[in-house]
Amino acid sequence: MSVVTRFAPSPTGFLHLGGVRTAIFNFLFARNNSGKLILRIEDTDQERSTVDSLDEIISSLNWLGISWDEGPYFQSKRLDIYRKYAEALLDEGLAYKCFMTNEEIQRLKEEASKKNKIYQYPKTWRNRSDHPDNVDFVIRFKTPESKEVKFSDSLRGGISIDSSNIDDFVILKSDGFPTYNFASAVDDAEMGITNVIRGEDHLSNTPKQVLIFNAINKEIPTFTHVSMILGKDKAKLSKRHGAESIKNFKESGYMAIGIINYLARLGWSHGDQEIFNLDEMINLFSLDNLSKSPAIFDTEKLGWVNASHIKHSNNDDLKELLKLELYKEINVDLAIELTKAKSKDLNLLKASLGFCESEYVDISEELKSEARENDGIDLIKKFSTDLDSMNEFTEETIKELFVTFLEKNSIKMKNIASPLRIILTGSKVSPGIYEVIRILGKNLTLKRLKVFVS
RNA sequence: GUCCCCAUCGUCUAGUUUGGUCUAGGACACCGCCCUUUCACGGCGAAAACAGGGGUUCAAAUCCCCUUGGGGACGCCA
Repeated sequence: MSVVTRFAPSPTGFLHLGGVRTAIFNFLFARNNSGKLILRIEDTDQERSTVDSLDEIISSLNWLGISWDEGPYFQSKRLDIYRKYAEALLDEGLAYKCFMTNEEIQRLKEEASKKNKIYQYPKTWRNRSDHPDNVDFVIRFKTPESKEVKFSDSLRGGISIDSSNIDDFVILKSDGFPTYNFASAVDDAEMGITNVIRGEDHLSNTPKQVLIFNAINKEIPTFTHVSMILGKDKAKLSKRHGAESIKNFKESGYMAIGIINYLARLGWSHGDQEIFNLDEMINLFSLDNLSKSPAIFDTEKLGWVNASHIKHSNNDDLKELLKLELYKEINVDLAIELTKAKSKDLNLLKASLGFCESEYVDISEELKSEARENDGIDLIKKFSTDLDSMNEFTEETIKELFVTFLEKNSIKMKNIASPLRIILTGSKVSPGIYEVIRILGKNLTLKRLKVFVS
């Protein structure tokens, strides 16, 4: 049987790290097995679902390069399907209508919390037939009183729970929308999902869904509950707790592949390998190499992974990503080549090439006077003359130029490098001075020196 | 409170399925040294873990049990 997985976000907020990682695992597993990935939007909460969230989720997935083969399907557009299943359960006596009002439930909840207990539906309407007319109702599942609910998880093995711990949970709300547990199970069955890969926080929902699968006579998919991503304080990463929109990571200069690599590696491993490109991940991915225990998100390591990907990216791709617009005389390819290895993120890479944006750079008065110290002007003049007389302009010859210049004038490297750096880049921090000169080229370098001296 | 899951360096992890090659390997971070024209990169090195207790066994990080610790879930949210 060929593999069908799904990513099923609810559009009630931005896409964050946890969601992305679930998407990645589903994506990698589907691709590894030449199966398909379905995107399903679980928008059954009419109050909280928003179009903005949906847009952001879709654009984040696109940016990350996580592609799907079917969908997006919207649960809000499949209401007949859920209703049909719910009515069938009603007919078979496996579900029942409950007329308890919200106020009543609210009261019970308060009562429970006063006693330091958790509210449980008292099964008031489980066996009643004195149904009122014209009153809102929900449909609840008639959970078997005492039965072992068993299912297996590819990571955790067989899991079994006594149904007495499960409420008569709502499957269809009074607005005609299904609840999560019902819609999810029905859709997984209807869509022929073979593998449900999701966060461990859903582990406790699974028995309910298994009950539904059984009740509607459908085959149970293979479950894989992936460990949680926790924040620095070891608490679950959530929207109000350290979880940022994936969009923020993009804006902070992270590459999509960097994020994917880091997140995939958080909970999945392949021996000692740390850096993977997308094809490698697809080829090597296996559910067997997932970790069972929760992982703490570490920005430092994400940064390192990201930097590593920048370093190994080809220059054309980076040029595209950075939308670099350098001064016309500058060789963009060379500029990127000489700077990408030392940049932790794309924003820093771009910033390090700030001195290449126009013909000249602005230099503060303070730095100007610093450049003039210790016979700076004099040295720069001499240096310009030597530079001007160069025939070949290569990595080697530039180095030679410096070596000879230092000897001839009996000075240290910093005596000339420091003023040069200031004059050529307008800053005390820059790429190596050889690199700066190579990037600017002979002409532009001479021009900047000349203007400064005069 | 009830139920479920988990447990190797500070962090991510390899090793656990098929006990022995593990005086536990790699990576990030930290610290030290080297390279060096700034910031970085890079190179080398150090420090750092099998939660505790019982079993089983000739032998346990690996199998079993208990304790402890951590996480998750208990909605007309998903």
